[in-house]
Amino acid sequence: MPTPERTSLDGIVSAGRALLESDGLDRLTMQAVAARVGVRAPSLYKRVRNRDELIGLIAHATLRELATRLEGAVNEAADDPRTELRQLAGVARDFAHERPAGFRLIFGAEVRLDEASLAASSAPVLRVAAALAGERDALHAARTFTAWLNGFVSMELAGAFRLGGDVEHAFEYGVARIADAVASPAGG
Amino acid sequence: MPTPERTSLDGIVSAGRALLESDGLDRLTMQAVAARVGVRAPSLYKRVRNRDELIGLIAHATLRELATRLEGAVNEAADDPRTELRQLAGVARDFAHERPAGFRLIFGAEVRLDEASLAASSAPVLRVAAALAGERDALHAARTFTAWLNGFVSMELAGAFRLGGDVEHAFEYGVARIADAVASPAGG
DNA sequence: ATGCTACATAGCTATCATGGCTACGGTCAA
DNA sequence: TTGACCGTAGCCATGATAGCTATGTAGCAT
Repeated sequence: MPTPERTSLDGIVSAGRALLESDGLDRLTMQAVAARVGVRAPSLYKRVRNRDELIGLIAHATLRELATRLEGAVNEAADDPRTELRQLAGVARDFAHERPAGFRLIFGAEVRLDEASLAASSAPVLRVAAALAGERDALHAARTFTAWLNGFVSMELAGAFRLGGDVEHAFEYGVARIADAVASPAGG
Repeated sequence: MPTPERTSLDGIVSAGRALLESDGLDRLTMQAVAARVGVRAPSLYKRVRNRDELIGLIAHATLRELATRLEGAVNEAADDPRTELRQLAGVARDFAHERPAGFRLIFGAEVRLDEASLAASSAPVLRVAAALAGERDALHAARTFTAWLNGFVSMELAGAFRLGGDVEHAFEYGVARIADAVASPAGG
């Protein structure tokens, strides 16, 4: 091997994720990432095709982490589907508060996520939805829940809840009502 | 009055909105807007502080148009709150399909919308929510509905519904379930 | 009333700074 | 010697500013 490497793809993506949260997407410049990694900007292009690809990798890594946490949430919860749904919602919301920029990146439209990661992150939701609404309506129920959750958190992050009222309470209200709405007598 | 004006703030914002939809936010450059208006880029700075302010004005104008359409939807519908809710959802979704980039701009986090426009666009939803859920839960109900709607449409625009199933049907299912979930025996 | 001057403002050219990206050469371990 | 790694130099696009030119109106002098 010639001259030892001073960085790695993982290091670059990690630096990018940190920078995304601390400075925002538009400050996520190749120079800033390179500086954080201890290298000059052009050197990044040995590992990453361009800025868009780097952003895609960051989104991908973030989505995988979310998927892992969602799996964990379902495993921790009791077997009651309503409780599991609440857990899923809470974990996703906590994640969004912890990494708001990353969350926006995932659910925004600027990045096209690959099918596999999408399926992986949907799996736990689909399972709970099936338990709650029955197999037949599982996909619709999962979509209704995911849409609500995503919308709620997006609006919260965007500061769109400025008409008063308690946001925590609105969240609890929302989960409970969605669970009720989606539950079938047969399922949950 | 000195040299006749070749443009106006309205003209600039309109050109910006058109460009946003046809070319996307990142192609919305000051030069592109100026060219469309028939002027050079620096001249725009006589009317607009900078690109961010222009984007804010575009978001604002788009939100006002959405608010107007939502009002219209409620007026057209019968007096049944469920029907009104369905109308609101449909109008918003149609709007999002017609102006996807504008819709993302509104519900994304890159622009801070002013309180007044926010309230104006929320008003019809709040009214229907009150009719459906009762005054006490109106705000919570409106937030649950808005969150679901926003999330559903955002995901649709982002192409996140790739796990099969009929999206139209999922939408109908969603509105119906949200209406059920939010309706109180007293209210709707 | 007519003609000239002063001024206010729209828009332009020129220019700078920043950031993405490429080409190419130096350096260092094997 | 060789080959991968990384840096310097540099190109291009874009946001933004400075200062100039052009234009037309208001107002004054005749």
